[in-house]
Amino acid sequence: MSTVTFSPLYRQIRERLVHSLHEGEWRPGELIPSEGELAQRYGVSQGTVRKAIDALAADNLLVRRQGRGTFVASHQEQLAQFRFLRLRPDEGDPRQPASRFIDCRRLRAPVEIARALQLKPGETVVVIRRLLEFDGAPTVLEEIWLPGVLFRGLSAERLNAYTGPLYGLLETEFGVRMIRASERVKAVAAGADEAPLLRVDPGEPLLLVVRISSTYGDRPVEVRHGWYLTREHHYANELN
Amino acid sequence: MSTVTFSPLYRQIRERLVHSLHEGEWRPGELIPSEGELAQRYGVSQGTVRKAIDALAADNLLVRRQGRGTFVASHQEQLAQFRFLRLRPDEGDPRQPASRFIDCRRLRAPVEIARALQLKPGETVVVIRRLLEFDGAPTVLEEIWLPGVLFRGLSAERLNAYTGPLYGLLETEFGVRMIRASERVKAVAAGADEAPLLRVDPGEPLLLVVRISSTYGDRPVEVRHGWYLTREHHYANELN
DNA sequence: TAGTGGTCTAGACCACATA
DNA sequence: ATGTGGTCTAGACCACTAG
Repeated sequence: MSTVTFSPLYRQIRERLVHSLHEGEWRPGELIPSEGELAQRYGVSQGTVRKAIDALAADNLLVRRQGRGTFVASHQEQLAQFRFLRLRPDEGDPRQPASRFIDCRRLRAPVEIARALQLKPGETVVVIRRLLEFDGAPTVLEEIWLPGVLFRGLSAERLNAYTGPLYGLLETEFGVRMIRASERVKAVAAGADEAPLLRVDPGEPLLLVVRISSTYGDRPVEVRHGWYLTREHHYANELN
Repeated sequence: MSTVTFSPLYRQIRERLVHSLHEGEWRPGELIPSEGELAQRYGVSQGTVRKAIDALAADNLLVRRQGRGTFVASHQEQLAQFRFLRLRPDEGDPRQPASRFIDCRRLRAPVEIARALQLKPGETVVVIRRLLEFDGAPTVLEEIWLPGVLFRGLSAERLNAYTGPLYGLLETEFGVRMIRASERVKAVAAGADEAPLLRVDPGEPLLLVVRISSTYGDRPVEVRHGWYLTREHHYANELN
């Protein structure tokens, strides 16, 4: 008759760990307690804690390092720099792009943005526009929409003062950590806005990448529109 | 001094299982022996077999079904139909595309194709061209390159006689199973070849998707060029 | 040398599917 | 009722890191 929702112990432990991460008990880059300690704390065996941590490591919430311990994943790490940016050069090794901020404004959310961010219509959002350049060549134009409430002090000065990945800044300065994203990719013709910034003629084919990023609990906290120039780059994807 | 390459037991078991899959001891869709039987056969504990199977299930080589057993993954399943085709409608639920074959020829591999398929220059390849249509609207044009040696009897008649996914045919009729692929996506303008087939004007922005698929042992066995019309569809991707 | 995660085992019991 | 995978435990030992 009724559907019993059976939840194994290790999943409950996983949820409690996610909760602690969400609360900030252990912050990005920090060491979490050893498996043995956590087992005691939750009153389960080490193997059960292990399985919970395995799941979180597979989801890139935690990082295991043999002999050292288990750490909270961070966008400041060099490793995960290219986890979200899938653009790669057609030839040669991936390079770190330079980020040039164009502007940063606060305004009332347009309807589609409000819907994607689960905000009430008219709530304040921050819009950042920036260019990513590879070897001085502008290659990606991005328009980044964030809920105003979560990023109060965010400004152009703040962005320019900061070196390193944007998600690192959002994580360190505002305590919002992106853990998942879904992207929709389309081919479009460069419009009057994009063309000059990317130094191409209007009509040039571009990838339009719409990303929605979420933090703990699948709460969407970023909408990003990216126009990718793919003359010498491509969007890389692995299918497993 | 010397770097010892330590390989845990469960990984060795995994390799032996992959070997059996490769050999065809268990074929796609079939049930493999129970964990207990395999443990006996390899002289290890059930837990070790379990960990090996877990890894293969994570890689989509095997499929676990509680209470029933563990099965060899197959491209004939309805489940994995959209595992490789990432195109989704902007609105509404994904639909099964209709496949219309344009032609199927055998010729000597062009250099880039030969390199990608690790063939000697001049070896025979099969080229299939087809259109995928959603609700009668041509949306994807594909050019599929396969090593001639592996697909001897493949012909236009054979393709037209078959209903179901192409990878299902290749798996069932030729014993070649695709297990992994990497894709490179670019934005391009429709050319004189593509435009009429997709019923768009030359210059229309299209996604160009270049896929290289591999079978067991990371042996590349397919190069596929796809031109995706993304006016009402998008290429979907999840970032974790 | 001590502490951490990584591997492996053996056994008990649970959830699920099928006959 | 039986057999399968799924969970959980307890304990031993190995590999890696750092002081």
